[in-house]
Order: sequence, then C-alpha cells, then structure tokens
Amino acid sequence: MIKEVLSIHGFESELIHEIEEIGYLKKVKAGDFVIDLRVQEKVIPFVLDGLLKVYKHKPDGGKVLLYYLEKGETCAMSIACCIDKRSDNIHVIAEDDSQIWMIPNTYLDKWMVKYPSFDRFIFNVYQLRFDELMDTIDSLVFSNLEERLFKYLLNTKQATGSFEIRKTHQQIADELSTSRVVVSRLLKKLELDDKISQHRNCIEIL
Amino acid sequence: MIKEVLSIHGFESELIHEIEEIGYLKKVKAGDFVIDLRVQEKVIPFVLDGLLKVYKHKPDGGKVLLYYLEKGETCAMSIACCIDKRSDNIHVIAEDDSQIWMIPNTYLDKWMVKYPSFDRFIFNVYQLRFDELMDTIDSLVFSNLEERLFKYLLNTKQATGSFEIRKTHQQIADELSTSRVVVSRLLKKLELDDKISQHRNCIEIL
DNA sequence: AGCAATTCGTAACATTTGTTACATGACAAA
DNA sequence: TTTGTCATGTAACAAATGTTACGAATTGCT
Repeated sequence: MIKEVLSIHGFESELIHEIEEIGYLKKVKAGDFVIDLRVQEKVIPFVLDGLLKVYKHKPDGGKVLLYYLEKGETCAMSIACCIDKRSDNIHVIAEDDSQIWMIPNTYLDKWMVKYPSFDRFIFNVYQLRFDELMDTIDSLVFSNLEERLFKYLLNTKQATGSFEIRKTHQQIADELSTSRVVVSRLLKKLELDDKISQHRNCIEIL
Repeated sequence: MIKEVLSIHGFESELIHEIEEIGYLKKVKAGDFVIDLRVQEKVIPFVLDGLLKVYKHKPDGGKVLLYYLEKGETCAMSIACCIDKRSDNIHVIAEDDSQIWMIPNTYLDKWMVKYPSFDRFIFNVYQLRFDELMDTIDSLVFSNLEERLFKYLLNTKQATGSFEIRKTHQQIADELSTSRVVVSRLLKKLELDDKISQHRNCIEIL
C-alpha cells in the first residue's frame, strides 16, 4: 500500500525504503482528529487511503475549511509549520475512515537535501496548495455566500467523487464559518434554481 | 546595489554573477504597472529599492491587495505562475518609485537545480507568502471590515515604515475591494475611537 | 405506539455592508 | 479672487448576512 502510493511521485527506491522505515501507520475513523498543530508533535501526514480535511481556526472555536487532502497527497500547512517550528491555527480532521502514513518532521530537511525527488515533491505540494489558497481568497473576496456555498458543494463532489453529499446543514455551516440558518436559506434558493436537490442528511448535485 | 541586495540571501558568488548577467534593471514610478501576469512575458521581479504591491483581481476590474513586496523580496505569485505556465489573475504595481531587477523565468529551474542557496531561497519565499495568505484568509473569514481595515493600516505602516499613510479613501477602498463611502464611514469610526487621526490625503496611526 | 433527539423550514428582527445622491471643504490653476 | 477639481462627510435607502425563536418532519429507541 505505502509503496504503491509513494511510487506515484517517482521517489527513489532508497527514499521509499527510508519512508517505510521511519514512518508509521495511523488509522482514523471519520470525524477523528488527525493532527492538531497547536499541541501535538510535529508530523507530516501522508494520505494512503481515505479523505482528510484541513481547517484554519480561531482560538474561540470558529473555523473554516481550507481544502481536502486526497489519496497520495500531503499537507503544505503541516510542512510549513514543521519547518518554521510555528504553531499555526491549523488542524486536520478525517472526512472518511482513512489510513495515513505519519512522518516525523525531523527527517524533512535531510530528505530534501539528500533526494532531489523529495525536494521536487515538497515544492509541488506548495504549488498545489498555493493555488487552492488563491481560489479560496478569490471566493472570499469576490463571491457572495451563495456562490461560495455552491463552489464548496462542487469542490466536495470533486473530492469525494460522488454527486451525493452526506452532510447536515450544520456541518456545512461549520465548514464555511457561517450559521445553519443561513445555509438552509441559501440551499433552499439553490434548490429552487434546480442546481441541487435536498433530502435528509443528503444534498444531490444536479 | 544588486550585489548588496543579493548577498543578503547568501547566494554563491557564481550565482550572483549569473543573476547580474542575465537580469536587467527596471525603474518604475509610483503607480506604474510592474507586471501584469495576464499579458506580459514571464519574469521574476526582485526588489532592489522601493515598495511594490501584489494584487489579485477579477476580469471585471475588482481587485484586492494581497501583500507588499519590500526591498530584497520577490514574489511567490510570479514564481508560481512562471513554473506552472499559468496565467493567474495577479498584477504588481509600484507603491513608491522603485528599482527592480527582472529575471526571465527560463532560468528559474536551472538555478534551482544548480545552486542549493537558490533552491532554499525560493522555498523560503513560498513559506513567507504562505504565511501572508493565511493571515489574509484569517482576516477575510473571521474579521469584519472595520478590523480588516485597521489591520490593513497597520500592515501599510509596517511596509512603509511610516505612521502617516498618504492615501485617499478611494485608494484604500480599492485595495480592500469595497467602496469609498464604506471606508470613509469606518475611518470616521476609528477616528472617534482615537485609533487614527485624519487629514487630507493622509491618515495618521496613533 | 410513544418518546426523545436530530434535522430542516421559516419568520422576524438586528447588524453589516453596499449604493446613490448630494453637500461641504480644501486646494490649485487661472 | 474666482473657478473647477478632488477629497471627504453624511443621509437615506437597499441588499446581504447573522441571530433568535419556534414549529414541523424524520429518525431511532424503548
């Protein structure tokens, strides 16, 4: 499983071997905390299977979904935090049951120097997340909530690979950092516009 | 001038030499376009002197300030765009009269492979801008306009090194992607709270 | 069936932000 | 000084978003 996922990135076999040696497997259930960068030890999560969510949050409890982490991906936030030794207000939660290969941060620097493929990989991770953050900013500045909500639904469809999104209005409100009532109101509007259809605990994208 | 600025980053002397050979100086006046990533050729701007602003904008004309570029800094957006060959909706405008060393994008990849210090430098640029984008998202999601405006003023004070901000309400509105009337309203509020004092074309931070 | 908990719909209202219109004051050029 | 332009203040209103409250529908459990 690990070999298969790692080989996608064209890592040297020696690097793959090291990653196998040094990392460890973590299995989580949907909804579990994977990493809380405030308190836990610094590790890089490497998604072997499942789906994770990366949030930015405030001390007081408010939070907003930044992006999904799919199979084979890893988290630029974690890397940024590890390298800077900063404790940013980021946490990672499992969206589905997932398997994650955890790599202690102390090996990052070494591997970047030692393995060109790893250096390249980290660079690409930054590129990818940079793009996503730019899209996020775009939505936040230039879109109203209705558009932002719809983009969120499309994004979730993309990440889960399903036209049916099994979430409550409250959960969606949490991910967009707004209130349940507002989400209900806007979803109703989207439904009237025939962009979605709603069932209990489930939104279908048309 | 170039040598002095480049040496801050601990570049190898051979790299400095290459940068001197291949780049070229561009002088701009306050308000000038430095780069429009939609149309112009791909280059990396390296600020020798002055102050630049990096915007994200929409096709229809709306725009928002992402961050300032100070002396010795360069732009992660430009790099991301160059490497991806993407045309992101980014442009760079001079805040003050500035001198910029322009480096054609074709040398980026080469130098990253050839010079460890350059690879490291690019990596650090990403780190730095990542942080700024995270702060921007933080403000957009968790703050109201008044807070966002005040943070903007503090940020500008930081970048310019002056307690006096010589901008009109309209200019500020453009950078925050809102309207002049709203900015006037909120600045009045900040003035009543003794956080700033206002003069014509000038806001003083207290 | 009866009950409790969850989910969703909706109304009524408050607050924030955006828009339009116009008045006032400052400044510079003639 | 006079005139015209620009920057700011402010009112009145519109639209978007947030909040509180409550009722109806669904689900799961006993």
